[in-house]
Amino acid sequence: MVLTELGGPDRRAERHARVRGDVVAAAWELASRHGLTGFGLREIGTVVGMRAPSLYSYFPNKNAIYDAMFAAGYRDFQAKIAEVKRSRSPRVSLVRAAGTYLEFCRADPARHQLLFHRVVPGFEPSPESYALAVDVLDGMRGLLAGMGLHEQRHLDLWTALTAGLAAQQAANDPGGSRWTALAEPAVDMYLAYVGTELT
Amino acid sequence: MVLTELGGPDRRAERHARVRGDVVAAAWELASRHGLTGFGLREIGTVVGMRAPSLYSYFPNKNAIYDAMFAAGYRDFQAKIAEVKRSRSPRVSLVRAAGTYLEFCRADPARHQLLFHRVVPGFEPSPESYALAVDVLDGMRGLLAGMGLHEQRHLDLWTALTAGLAAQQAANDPGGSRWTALAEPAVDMYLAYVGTELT
DNA sequence: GTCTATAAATGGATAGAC
DNA sequence: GTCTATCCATTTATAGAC
Repeated sequence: MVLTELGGPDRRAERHARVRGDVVAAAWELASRHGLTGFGLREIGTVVGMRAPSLYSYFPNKNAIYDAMFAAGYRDFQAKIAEVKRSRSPRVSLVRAAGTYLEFCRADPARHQLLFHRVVPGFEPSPESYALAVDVLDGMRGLLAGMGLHEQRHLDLWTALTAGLAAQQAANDPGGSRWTALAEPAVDMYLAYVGTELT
Repeated sequence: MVLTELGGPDRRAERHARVRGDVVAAAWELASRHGLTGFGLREIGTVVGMRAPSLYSYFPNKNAIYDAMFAAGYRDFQAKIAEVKRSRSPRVSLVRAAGTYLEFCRADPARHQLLFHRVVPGFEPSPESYALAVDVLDGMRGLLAGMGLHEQRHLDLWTALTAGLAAQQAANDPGGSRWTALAEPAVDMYLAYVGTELT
């Protein structure tokens, strides 16, 4: 098998995937420093040690890079969520989930914008990337279902509450903790309400 | 007084202000059609019947136009809020306030982004324009205070809740009503919680 | 105040040599 | 795959004639 003797197609695919990952990492770095739309292909190239046109060997256009950033961001988020310790107490579970989400958003405002808002003009995630976002939401849906909350409006009220804390924090107190500190009261408020709804 | 005979300085100032208003209106129209950063000075000029450089007789740069848009947006919002009918019932008052806010956000996503999020790279409202935003928030603070809610975290929890509904609506169901329809349950949840906090 | 002309930079993207 | 060179469109902003 000549093709696999020294550097077969698998090797090449491996390298290709590695460079793609480098490009995405570079793009995230630039996004967090200069804003989600504040960098160009030339700057990405500089970070990864390439000229801009070479990026077209890995991505067909800039939106494809945003799409890979979106996917990588949701994979990172899902990893963080997976790390959250389980608890039998709904209150503890929700406080941990909210805290993880809020810290994830606070840590990188640009990532918060790309993953959870519609801020890049002309960009929409591909179906494959969007499926990752759906997976994350399904995880949250499952967590609530485990507490006896099966209705969509219970899930929607929860996501609105946590998204609101993150959004207010990012917009009105970036870097601070004025709204993230309200995670526990917010969970208490939510649980008290959905508790009365269940009985 | 020669200066005021046919077209004095007051006339000139009046015209200047009118054209400035036309420019801002044109910019809002373009923002709602092509996104908050999806238009240039040439397009603004086309809408108002001017060439791009002529705009510099009215605004020193593009960010100054964003600033005027920001101010006009908050004036519109305050007008909507002022129209809200008063009620002795806290629940009715909050449902109306939330409904007005959510409808305002739903009606123009670009306006929602400029007024309530940080989405235009490099733009920060001037102190004068930001004061309008503070006024609006102070109005909300007064409404809550009239219900016996004087603590900042009560105000912050309220703004997070309503901002979250608006954000989720805009990001995940633009044009629909999946989250705006939750205004009443959200108010009930909020009031039940702050009620227990007060006793 | 408005215009033409243009600066000066940047953007994404392509052609073709190697 | 990577490069140089370049295209072509676009941006904000300025200079100077009228």
